[in-house]
Amino acid sequence: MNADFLNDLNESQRNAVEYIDGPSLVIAGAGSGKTRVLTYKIAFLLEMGMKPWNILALTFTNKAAREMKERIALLVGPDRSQTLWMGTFHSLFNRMLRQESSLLHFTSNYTIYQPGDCKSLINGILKEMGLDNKVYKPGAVCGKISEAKNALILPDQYMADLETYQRDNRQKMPALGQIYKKYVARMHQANAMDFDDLLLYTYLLFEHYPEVRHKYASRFQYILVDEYQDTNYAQHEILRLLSEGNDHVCVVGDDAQSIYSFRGARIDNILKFTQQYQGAKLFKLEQNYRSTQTIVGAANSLIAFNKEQIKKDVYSKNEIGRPLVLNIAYSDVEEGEIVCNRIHALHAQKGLKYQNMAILYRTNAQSRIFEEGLRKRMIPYRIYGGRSFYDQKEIRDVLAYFRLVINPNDEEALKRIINYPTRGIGNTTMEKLIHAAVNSEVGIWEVLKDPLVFNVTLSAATHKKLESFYEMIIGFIEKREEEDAYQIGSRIIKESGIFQEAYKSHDIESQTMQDNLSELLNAMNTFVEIQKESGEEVHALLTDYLSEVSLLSDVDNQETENKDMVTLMTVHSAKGLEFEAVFIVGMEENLFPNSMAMYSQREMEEERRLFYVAITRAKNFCFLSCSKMRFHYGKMDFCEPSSFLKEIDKQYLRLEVEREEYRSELPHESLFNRNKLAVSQDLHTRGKLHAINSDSEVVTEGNTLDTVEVNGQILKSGLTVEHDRFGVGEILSLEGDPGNVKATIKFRNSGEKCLLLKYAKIKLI
DNA sequence: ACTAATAACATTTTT
DNA sequence: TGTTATTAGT
Repeated sequence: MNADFLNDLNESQRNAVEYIDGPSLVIAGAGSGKTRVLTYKIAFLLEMGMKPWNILALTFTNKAAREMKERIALLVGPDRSQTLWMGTFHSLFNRMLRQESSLLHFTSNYTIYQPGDCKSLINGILKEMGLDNKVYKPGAVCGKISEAKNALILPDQYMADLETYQRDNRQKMPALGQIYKKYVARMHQANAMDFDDLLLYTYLLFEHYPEVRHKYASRFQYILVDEYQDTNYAQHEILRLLSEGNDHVCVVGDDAQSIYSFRGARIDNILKFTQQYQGAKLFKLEQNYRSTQTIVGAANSLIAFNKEQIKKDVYSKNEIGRPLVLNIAYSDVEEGEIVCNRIHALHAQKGLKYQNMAILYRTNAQSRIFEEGLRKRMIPYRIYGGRSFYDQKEIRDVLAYFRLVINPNDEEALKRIINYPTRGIGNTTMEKLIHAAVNSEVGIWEVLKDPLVFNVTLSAATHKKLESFYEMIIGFIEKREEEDAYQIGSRIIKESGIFQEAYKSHDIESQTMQDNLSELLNAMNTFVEIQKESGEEVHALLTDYLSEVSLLSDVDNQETENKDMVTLMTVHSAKGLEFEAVFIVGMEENLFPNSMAMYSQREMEEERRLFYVAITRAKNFCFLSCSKMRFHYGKMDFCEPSSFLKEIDKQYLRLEVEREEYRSELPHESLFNRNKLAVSQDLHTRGKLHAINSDSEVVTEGNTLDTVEVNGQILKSGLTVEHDRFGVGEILSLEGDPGNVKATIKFRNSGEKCLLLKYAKIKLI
């Protein structure tokens, strides 16, 4: 055996790696080398003679799996690492379900419904049942169903439960059980599964078919689970069914980083692991190798406010490092300016690469302002989440064609495209078809095949249109096993008329549509190429492509090339990542912590853990910021600093005042006395802006200028100007270098502001 | 059946 | 603010 690599580990890591005789729980503090333990443990198992296909390793994202495989390959070679069963619960059990689908009365080419499809299906069911979709909000209904599925509660059981019924009744939604039941039936008829079904049906398969369970339980002799704190009840039960009897299970996680309870994650899974797995060994990794002592200290002081947690003492032996810095901006736009300026400064003055910096926010909607700020400065950035490529209209339309071709029972796909591009099949016709389908308890596709059989009354013209649509799809279906994904993909785009639709006009809209279409085809082409390279003479079929695409997450989608770009993402998607410098923005009450969490202790603790995750992403620099006001649905809202800020031990936090005039303008009293937010230095004893910030701030020398020319306008002190947001005001002074001029302007209604003329839209009047 | 115009509504986080 | 659902007009 060659396991010299174990010498790379510290003692507690090594202990966790070497224990393979029974169940174990590894509590891994932030930055303590969790991934290292997992990869080394798998390598160790392989060196001990275990076969790669006997190991099941479950990760939180596909990207995490990919990276872990690469690291294992370095330890034991690519051959063995390649054949490991490693991936997310969803993707691995999806693979398995496609093999075993007939037992569950699905075919192997079932569609995976996206949340949008689920909502639309719910909408249809509501209409059918004559329920008001203002009372039964489709999103909320989906949430309830998802919750039930994650707790492994089936419709009949749901309806039989009195407590559940009473709760639903109180929420004015007594029919939820009925809707759930119908939903399951319709999903089945459509040969479709949603995300939760991938877990639920896996559980049911193992529960009802002992021989299937045994097959997989004996194949997987050792099971490892990463990010165990974010698993839900269904995942917990799947794990139990697969490991019962041998208990060779190792789960790794950190209860302080549990941030997915809204998705059904049960923190109890990790808190009670040692009770559920008798004789389980507990290992704790407490040394943080990632961050400075200050960052670890700040994070510890924050998380101490949470009640329920496993006791641990995370520490760092790295440098003490610099304090966290808090900036308070006047507006959301200014917060963007401050952050982007500092990113620029860190890059220009400290030589920090853009790829080592990240802006983390609570909600996707916050990204736009930072995007604009970075664009103006020509700073390259990459944004994750929000509306991704696959969420765009034309892409979803094309994917709907693909889905229908793979699975003609996919009704959401059918409804989406039967009249796109427009071919004269309108609402009335669709209503008729749906009505006939529901009445005869068959799918719409069946009705479409021969409407007359189902007594649908149609004009001859409409009949003709339906027929030619049907024939077109049949034509594609005939080719789907014959051509590879790229070939049939381009065929569908052309023959369906989508291509024509995109090229019929020359405005910007159709330009982006054209770009998106060719990008999609490109992606399909590379998919086919990669499949070909991996050896098999098997075609990369459209069905393979679809299956892959439906389970991709935004983080998975990231290009592997290391481009030098600033990362923008939600705190949630930053889990597991690390950066030299992290900017945590929007630190305001009702935003972070989010207003939805305000009235529940449990959710507040989750928000706090989320903030903990955000802070611990930083290796060296952590910048916090908030704004006094912010645009919200087109209205300006006033904000207060987050209550979490005052939970950070004051010795680790420094308040930085961006602009001199804020000294008088900011309600320091209310901020720092009434809220008892600690400030490490006395604001009033500090010098001018550039003196305070000289170590990490853009240093703007205060050369006073008399006149400046900007965009052909000659500006000087005393002149009156107009600004988009702030209104009319008088220039008080101008300073800076030509081309980078700051103007102090006293606005009539918005007070005194200091603006960079390079960016501010100012009109002389 | 399609288009344009207006009203309503929404943002928490994601496999 | 930006998107989506509904409505009225062609």
